[in-house]
Amino acid sequence: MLAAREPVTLRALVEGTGASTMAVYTHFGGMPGLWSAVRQEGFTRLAARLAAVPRTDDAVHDLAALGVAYARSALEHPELYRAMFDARADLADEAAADAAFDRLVDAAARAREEGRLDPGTDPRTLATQVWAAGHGLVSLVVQGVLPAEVLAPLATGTTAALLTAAGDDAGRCRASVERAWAAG
Amino acid sequence: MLAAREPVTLRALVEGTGASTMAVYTHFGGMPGLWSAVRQEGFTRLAARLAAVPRTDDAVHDLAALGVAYARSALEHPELYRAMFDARADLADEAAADAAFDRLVDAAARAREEGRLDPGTDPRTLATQVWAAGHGLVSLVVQGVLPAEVLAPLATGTTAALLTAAGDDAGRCRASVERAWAAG
DNA sequence: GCTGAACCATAGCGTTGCTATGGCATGATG
DNA sequence: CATCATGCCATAGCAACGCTATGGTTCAGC
Repeated sequence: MLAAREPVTLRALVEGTGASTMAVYTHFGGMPGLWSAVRQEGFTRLAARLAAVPRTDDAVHDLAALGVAYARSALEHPELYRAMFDARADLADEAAADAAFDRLVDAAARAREEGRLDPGTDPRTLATQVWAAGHGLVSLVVQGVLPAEVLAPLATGTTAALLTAAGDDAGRCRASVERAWAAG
Repeated sequence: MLAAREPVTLRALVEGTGASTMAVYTHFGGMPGLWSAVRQEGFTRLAARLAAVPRTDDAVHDLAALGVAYARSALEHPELYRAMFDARADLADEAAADAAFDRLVDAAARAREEGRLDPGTDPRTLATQVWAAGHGLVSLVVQGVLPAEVLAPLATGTTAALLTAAGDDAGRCRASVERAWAAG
């Protein structure tokens, strides 16, 4: 189900780089600091990736496109994604993670303003639901529990279901979401 | 965001038990074998917990009740849940995990047979979507990213959205799902 | 040219998972 | 009853781990 990986050791990392183990301590503050830096880099890249998703006049499509970018980013660097959600180190600065999440909230808010969603819809709640569902799917795929082929259809269906439940028209919603996955 | 935990060491485990480190090797085959046994135990308990959820004449309610049992099981033993989806060890026997998942598939299939869902609905696909979304929510809660209070409302909404998208009546679906969460 | 700070290579400490070895039970066999 | 074989565990020790102490090197500023 899950494959065991050889551990990342400090000595193995510096081997061949010409540097000694001490450099890791002066620059990152030991192994926990290195893990924090890796996680930070992961969230920074993710935020940059989501920030590059253009805003169109179809906010539902944009919300799905953010999900596509999220999934692509995770599948291109599975180890980085695993490290981002590994609890071996703290995350010093949550600004990058918050920035990434705010993109989702913004898309949900715009979808509501466009009249696609019920006026009573809370953008943060909807964004959290989309994120959690996408995170679950991506995690299972990255861990090898689910095959990668099922990600797109399952994510499409779940995203469309959540947005339709939030008030969007079923057919129009599905079209927007599928267009995002086809473009990504 | 995520809290660093002190590592589980072999010597610390046997300390105070009167046993030596050697017993771990004769019984479990070292540290990887111990992790595998822990994961196995986790999935076995989860399967037993889901098997104890009674089948009623409302399969949609049963599907949601399985999700409630899943979440309760994870939140009562967060470390065990983390270990179950930690990739540090292989899972020798997937029978328990499959049995747990089959309960979800069974509930989805019964909901379709009851006429609650579209005839074209694939029970496995729906079960996978529900599982992945629930796993994402539970994982984020267990890791401390999301507060525990939001689990029930978010899970309720996501489950109802998926089942409604699969063809169930929105109001009736929501009532069944909320009843499951209220009972759990 | 001198000084001070920043940086890193080396050596070593305590701890980790793991293995080799020997002692101690228990049970079958003659 | 004596003997041997087998399974199990405590002890000791090994290689490797993360980490720290220390001393050497480099380079800017006066």
